[in-house]
Amino acid sequence: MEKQRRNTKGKQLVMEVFQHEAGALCHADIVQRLAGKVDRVTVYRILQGFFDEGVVHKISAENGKTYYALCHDCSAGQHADNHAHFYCMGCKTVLCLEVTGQPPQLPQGYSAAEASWLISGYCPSCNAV
Amino acid sequence: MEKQRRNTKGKQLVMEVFQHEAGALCHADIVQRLAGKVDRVTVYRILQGFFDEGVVHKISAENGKTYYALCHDCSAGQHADNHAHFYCMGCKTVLCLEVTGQPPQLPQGYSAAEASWLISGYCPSCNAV
DNA sequence: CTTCTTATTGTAACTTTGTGGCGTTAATGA
DNA sequence: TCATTAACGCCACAAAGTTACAATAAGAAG
Repeated sequence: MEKQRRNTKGKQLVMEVFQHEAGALCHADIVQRLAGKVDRVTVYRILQGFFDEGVVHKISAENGKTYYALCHDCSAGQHADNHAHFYCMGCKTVLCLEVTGQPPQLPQGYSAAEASWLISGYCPSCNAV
Repeated sequence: MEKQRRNTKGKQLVMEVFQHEAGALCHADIVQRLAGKVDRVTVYRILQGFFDEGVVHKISAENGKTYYALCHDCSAGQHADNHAHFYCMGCKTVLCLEVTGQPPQLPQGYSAAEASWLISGYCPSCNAV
């Protein structure tokens, strides 16, 4: 049977951080923004929980860090495929772009659970420099 | 001016490992395969060097590890875009697939250095179980 | 072949990222 | 209000990756 979920202070705080931010955030970003209000380990668990519930995307960026971003066009448990994650090599930020595009056909025997573009480059502010 | 590159024993050994392997490898894979012949830190530096030269791709997989794979259809400094990285959630291996597909159009002001699909799912052997 | 320069290596110490165990706290349903 | 147990904080630990520095060895020059 399903394990029940509780709406705790920690989850609310982490969710607020996401809602006040346009782009994706990594674990360290969130911990810093919460300024000691929620334990480091708890934040890991909350993020994993959000991911399991399908509330956030998980993005492994080029810098080896894992970023998280709120899902907007995804139904629970099923992430949308027409999705691109942009990593700015200048300011090391990640953001989600809604794009159209069919994921490629996989060879025989392969099955896909999730597919997304990963694009790295420079964002407008870093390009301007 | 350009910093010169030297062709060392370590680089040769790491390159041989890549050439004997079909898929992508992470740092730990390589160190293990070299069985103490090259130091852990040196392997990090060699991989970073290969990446800077455009000899290998860098792939951040879902498990938080960074994988490396030889570039085949990429010219120096310019990676090919028609590329997909497949991560098997079963055996935790990564491989490159040659696929066709236009990367999405980016919003105004953004510039892309590299674009690739990141697909996670199950490979034929893990699907068969 | 010897010498010089400096890119590269190995070693150690350290930072960052992420996980597991455990006793305590508090969110929910009765 | 009380009982259940999901979730929390804290600790220790594992793995990934970086930095500093002295020693080594490519490659170029003589």
